[in-house]
Order: sequence, then structure tokens, then C-alpha cells
Amino acid sequence: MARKQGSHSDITGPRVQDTALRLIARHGYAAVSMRQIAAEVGVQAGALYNYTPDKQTLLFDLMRAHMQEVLDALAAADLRGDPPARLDGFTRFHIRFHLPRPDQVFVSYMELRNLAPENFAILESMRRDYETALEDILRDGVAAGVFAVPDTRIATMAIIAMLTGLSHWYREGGRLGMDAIEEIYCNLVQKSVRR
Amino acid sequence: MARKQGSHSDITGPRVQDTALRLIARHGYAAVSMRQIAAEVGVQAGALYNYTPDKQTLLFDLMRAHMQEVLDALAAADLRGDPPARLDGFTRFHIRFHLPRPDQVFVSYMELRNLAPENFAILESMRRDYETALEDILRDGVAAGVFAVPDTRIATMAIIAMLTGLSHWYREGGRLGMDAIEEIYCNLVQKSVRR
DNA sequence: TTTTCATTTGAACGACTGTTCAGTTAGATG
DNA sequence: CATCTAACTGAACAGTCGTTCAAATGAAAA
Repeated sequence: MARKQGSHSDITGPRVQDTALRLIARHGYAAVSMRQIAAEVGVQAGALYNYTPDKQTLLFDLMRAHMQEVLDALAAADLRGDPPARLDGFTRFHIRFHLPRPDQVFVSYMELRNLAPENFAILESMRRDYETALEDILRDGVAAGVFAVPDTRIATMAIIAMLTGLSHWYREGGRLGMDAIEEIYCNLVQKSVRR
Repeated sequence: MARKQGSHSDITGPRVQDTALRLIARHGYAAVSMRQIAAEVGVQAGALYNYTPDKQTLLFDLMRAHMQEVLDALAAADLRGDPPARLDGFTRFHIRFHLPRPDQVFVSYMELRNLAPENFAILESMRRDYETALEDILRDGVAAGVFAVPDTRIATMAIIAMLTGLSHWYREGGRLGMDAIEEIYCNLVQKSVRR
């Protein structure tokens, strides 16, 4: 029944996602037209609608897929040990996961305002889950007396902003490699919350 | 000669800037049309061209004005003392200046990719000046032996990302006031670079 | 070989885009 | 009062926008 070989949808579908992600990261959602995406994929604009009901859903699917990957990967990382060890683990996880995905990070943080309210709420909730994973570590550390932060919620937001900011300026092949960056950020993060 | 009283341009001009800033911060440069701005100002679209040569320049003027205000205010702050005191001063200055200007911060960080290359270069240079002010403090602290950072450039970027991130989630009337926020961030920043 | 249908085309829809400009308006000037 | 002109209108220009859909395509299934 369902065609297996020779079906172009297996190829075109991912190419639509990849192209949309790259173009939106570069120019912004509102500045990229369906015809631009189609042209880079190598089809006419109408063909895109075999792969997304509309432009808004195309954006939302990109962002949701990214957030889901983040949460799944974090769960798989299975951070263990005392709070400082888990904080180091979280820092290294964030950098290792996000640095190779600059386009996803860019889109996920810049295009939130272009989401329909119900889609925004879904992503905000997923984002909150990620933040909570870090805040739990900080709270445990405070309870254990190894961290001293005046406010775990704010420390969480501050650390995540610091880590996310990295993705905005880091370029592969720059002065420092990912491993060196990782060490430096672990040092900064760890000290900022230590007693 | 030049009309003084009753001249609308003294009123309409600033209103164009204010309206454009607010709409662009909310919806993004590409998503806001000249007709939307005009409608909120209360004029027809054509009238906007008495105040800006084109849409691109309108955006650039908003962003350049903001960065110039930042640099002027920082120079006026005239931070003195030992490196820890100057770092505290920088942290407090950044928060006090940026928190009351969320729309400017939003536009200045989100719309860089919508600038023409020559305009982008100008803003990037002003941004670099601001970053250098912080890096100088960190370098002096390292030289004096009161700070220990593996890399002053990265610590600079990390701290600025942390501080800028604050503007993205802080809302007036929230759980904590600006003064409390200031204390918490001074604590986090100071500890992250201390020996 | 014929049939079937997933896939794509190409044209069309109405609406909106930034920008220009001749003409109108209204308030200050002489 | 008549004049002047800064400020603004309203229409027009040549495109582009997201989206729809009948028709064409071509490879797998029968």
C-alpha cells in the first residue's frame, strides 16, 4: 500500500525542516517567505503544504522538536552525585548539547514572540521544566550547605542566561575549543553559587 | 522662519520613534509594517517619511540612540575604586540602566540581523566598547590578584549575557524589586570571578 | 502493461508590502 | 487680512505574502 522506495516525501520532508530552520535562524521567521524555503528545497511553494498545514506550525514544530530533544537528552544524561558534581554535569551537558546546534538555539530564543499563544504556552512549559532541573540542583546544594545563593530562582535564570549567551557568540574554529570553553564555564558557574 | 509653536513635527517625530520601538519590540522588525506604526501614531503611512528616509534607518536610529545612551551613561557613572568596587559599580549600572528600558534592550539584541551590514558594523563596534569597559575591570582585578578568571574575554561575555538575560524575564511588580535584584546579581557576579 | 495514487506543479486568490508624490490643510508670519 | 509653508493626506506603484487547488507527473502495485 504505502510506498516505501522512491517516495520523495521521506527526503523532502526533512529537507523542508532543515531549510526552514537555517533560513529562519539567519533572517527571522517573519522575514523568510514560504517561497524562499521552497526555492532552497527545490520545489514550488505549494508543495510545502504536504509537510506542514501552515507556516506557523512549521515554526512551532521546529521549536518543539528542539525542546523535546533537550529534555530527552537531559533525562538520558542522568546526572548523579553531590550537588556540585550535578551542577558541573548540568553545565557540561548544556554546552555539549547546545554548542553544535546554534540554529536551533537561535530560533528557540528569538522566535518565541512569533508563536500563537497556545503554542507559546507549550514551549514555555517545556522551558520551565529545563530550568527546574537546574533549580533543583541549586536548592539541594543550598539545603546541603555547599551552595550559598540568595535566591535559587534568580540564580537559575542567571546561569541559564550565561550558558545560552554562549551559543550566541561562540563560533566553531575560534580561539578556544569546546573543551576549553567547558572548563571555563564550569569554573564560573561553580564559583558563582559556592559558599 | 521656522515654526515654533503649533508645529506638529516636534510632537510627531518622537511619537514615531516611541511607537516604532514599542511595536518592533513586541512583534519584530520584519513583522511590523509602516502602516501599523502610522496608524498607532495617528497619521497616514506617507507622513512617516518626514521623519525617516526609510524603514531600515528608522530601526538603525532606534538601536544607535540606545547604544549611545548606554555608553554616555556609563562614562558619566565614572566608576572608581579597586576592581571589586568597580565590578560592583558596573553590575549596578547595567541593571539600573537597562531594567527600565526593556523595549530598547529587546530590540537591540533581537534585531541585529535585520540591519544592513554597514549599520551592523557600527552597532557591533559600540557594543564592543561596552564589553571592553567590563573586561578592563576584570583584567585589572586579575593583575591585582583579587580576581581569578581563566579567560577575561569569556568571563566578560558570560557576565554580560547573565546581566542582559535579566532584562528578558524581569517584569516590574514581580516578586523582587530592582534593589533586591541588584544585590543578588552583585553577589553572583562578584563570586564568579573572585579568587 | 495497466492501474493507482503519492507527489508536485503552476496558476490564481485577495491582501499586504515599502515608498513616492501631487494636492490639501491649517496655523504662523508679514 | 493675505500669504506662506511645514505637515499631512490619499491614491498609486510594482511587488510580495500565505494559501488553495485542479491538473500533471511518474514510480510502485496489480
